[in-house]
Amino acid sequence: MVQVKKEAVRQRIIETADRLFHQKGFIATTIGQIAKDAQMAGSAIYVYFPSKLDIALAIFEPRIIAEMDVTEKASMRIKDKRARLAYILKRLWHDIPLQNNNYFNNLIQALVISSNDENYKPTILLEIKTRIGAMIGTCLSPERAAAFDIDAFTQLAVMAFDGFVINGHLNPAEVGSDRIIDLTCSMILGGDG
Amino acid sequence: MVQVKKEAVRQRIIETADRLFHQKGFIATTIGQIAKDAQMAGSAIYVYFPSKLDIALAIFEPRIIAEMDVTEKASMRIKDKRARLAYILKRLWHDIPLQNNNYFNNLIQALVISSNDENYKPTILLEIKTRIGAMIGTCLSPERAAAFDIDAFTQLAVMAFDGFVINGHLNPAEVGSDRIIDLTCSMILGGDG
DNA sequence: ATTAATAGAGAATATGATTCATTTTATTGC
DNA sequence: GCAATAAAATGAATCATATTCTCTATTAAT
Repeated sequence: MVQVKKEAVRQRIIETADRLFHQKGFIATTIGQIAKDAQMAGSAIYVYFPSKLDIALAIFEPRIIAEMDVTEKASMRIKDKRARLAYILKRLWHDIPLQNNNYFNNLIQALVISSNDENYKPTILLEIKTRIGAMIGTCLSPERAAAFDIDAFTQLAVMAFDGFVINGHLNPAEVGSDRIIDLTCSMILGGDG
Repeated sequence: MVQVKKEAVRQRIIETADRLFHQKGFIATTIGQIAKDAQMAGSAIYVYFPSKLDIALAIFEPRIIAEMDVTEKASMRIKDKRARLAYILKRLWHDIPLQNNNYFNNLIQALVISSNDENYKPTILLEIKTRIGAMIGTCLSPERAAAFDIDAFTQLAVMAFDGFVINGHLNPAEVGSDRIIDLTCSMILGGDG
């Protein structure tokens, strides 16, 4: 005996916010604008999402998981291990950070701004780390894998990912450059750098 | 024949803002609070600084340079090259990011928030990169230095620095852990990882 | 002492996220 | 079909806050 939330409305909010975040960034996008473009009152947004941050998370979390899926699938088709490793690192340090007008910077914006008051613990980075670690593992020979601290390297790789995402708009040429990828592959695989 | 800005007032603003940023973070600190604690009107702050971001920059830029100075001086006293490299990386990836309650996260907050509209090009990261690169260079043998792409690695190291600063409050135990430092030293110096 | 430029104050202004009171709508039991 | 009702949706507040505006007080040079 009640009215019910409509998935279509939720989708409209998400799609509109996504487009606006993409165009102007998370901070510059206002709830009012999202509402206007989605043809509803600003207050109605709050029926579907408790805060602007939550809209961003609803958009970016699945998207980053999808990027991991793509990366994983494509990497598995590359037989040469060094080439595979290079591909994975290029995805993480170059393609994804520069993708779509520095898209994921919006997620960082959202997290940094909200990190003050909110008690949100991002599970995203953990998820990324786990998956990247597994992918890198497939690129090492068993002997190398035994000697190499994959976890530690992965932690470093994910931190660098954050850095590249943040700096994506400043210095695109240096974001995950081929020199960095080459160097890192050599370091990981133990060939001389 | 005019009244003149007082350096003492400027200092009071900076010191007050610094304390508040330290306690509550850049975002949570308001101009009103800074003004109140510094015993002046909020509008008077704008006689000395054009924006809140500029206050943050006035505080953090010299401070991060000072950290570089300290790191450089101390590292030069370490004769063993691997130990020196480990020290430098630990400073960059652990000590500085975790320092003073994740102090430099305020700078990242300020930059991320302002990066939208402002046209400020952070020269800080460039400066850090240059200096860290030089320091790392002193840790390599001439042969290694010739074969190793120090610039590329330094770029990566600074990106990871950003990541560690951002994530400093989430997972302090993993910020620049000894495992990461050890691993990286081995990778750079060419010992097996 | 006078003057003129500027520091500094307090009151606006502007903007934007979030909340509140009210109305509308969709669902369910009759 | 029709009432009852709970929740969606609305538009008008509210609450912060950075920044600007207008006016007054100060102060350094003449």
